[in-house]
Amino acid sequence: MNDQLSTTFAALADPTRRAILARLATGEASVGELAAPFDMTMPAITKHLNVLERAGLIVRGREAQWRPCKLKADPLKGAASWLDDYRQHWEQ
Amino acid sequence: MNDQLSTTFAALADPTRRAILARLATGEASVGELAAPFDMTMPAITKHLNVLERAGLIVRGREAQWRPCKLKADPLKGAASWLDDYRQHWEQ
DNA sequence: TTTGTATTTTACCAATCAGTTAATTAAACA
DNA sequence: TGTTTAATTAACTGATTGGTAAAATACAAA
Repeated sequence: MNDQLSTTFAALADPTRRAILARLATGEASVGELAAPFDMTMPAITKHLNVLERAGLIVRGREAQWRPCKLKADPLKGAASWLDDYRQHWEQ
Repeated sequence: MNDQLSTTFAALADPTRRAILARLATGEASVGELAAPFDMTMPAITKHLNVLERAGLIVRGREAQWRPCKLKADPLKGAASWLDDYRQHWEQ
């Protein structure tokens, strides 16, 4: 499992990571802001962000002691287009 | 990770399983036929089929000593619609 | 220069994953 | 009845995952 599509789908296969992406769709956020809604320690969030970063779904900047995260939706394009090949099958 | 969307994405996060789905998109196939293209033992394929079945992406029948597999694309609908919410983001 | 705030790194853990070989089940056939 | 073919189950392995607590790093501010 080292191909782009597998990495993308694997990154999306976790509700915490999908929630993080949903939050980032509304704009940049710091790690602390991203962590706030979850009953989870900061290191756990950092790990999720690492997964998203490796999948190319976010980029991390630096601003003083904050590391603002930004959505990079490009890899989702490949996932959506793979799924699209099956559209006829779920539309009967 | 017990929600439908996570289970669906996790099932898709493996190239062997995606290839199996692609093959099934062309019609039913037995486990042996599905296994043929891969350098992998039958039990490994059975396990992949179990993952796909638990995700609701295939159904298994019975015909003599064969267990024909059939694509059930419905869960892909949810995945596609989740991704659709991000379309604007990858289209700049 | 100390203190506080934000985040990551390290080291650990239990659970799951993707694969194997060997044994088992199920049905067809001679 | 056996024997063959198709597939699954069982038991095992090494790697990865998702979480933790505690220590380390990086910068700001007093």
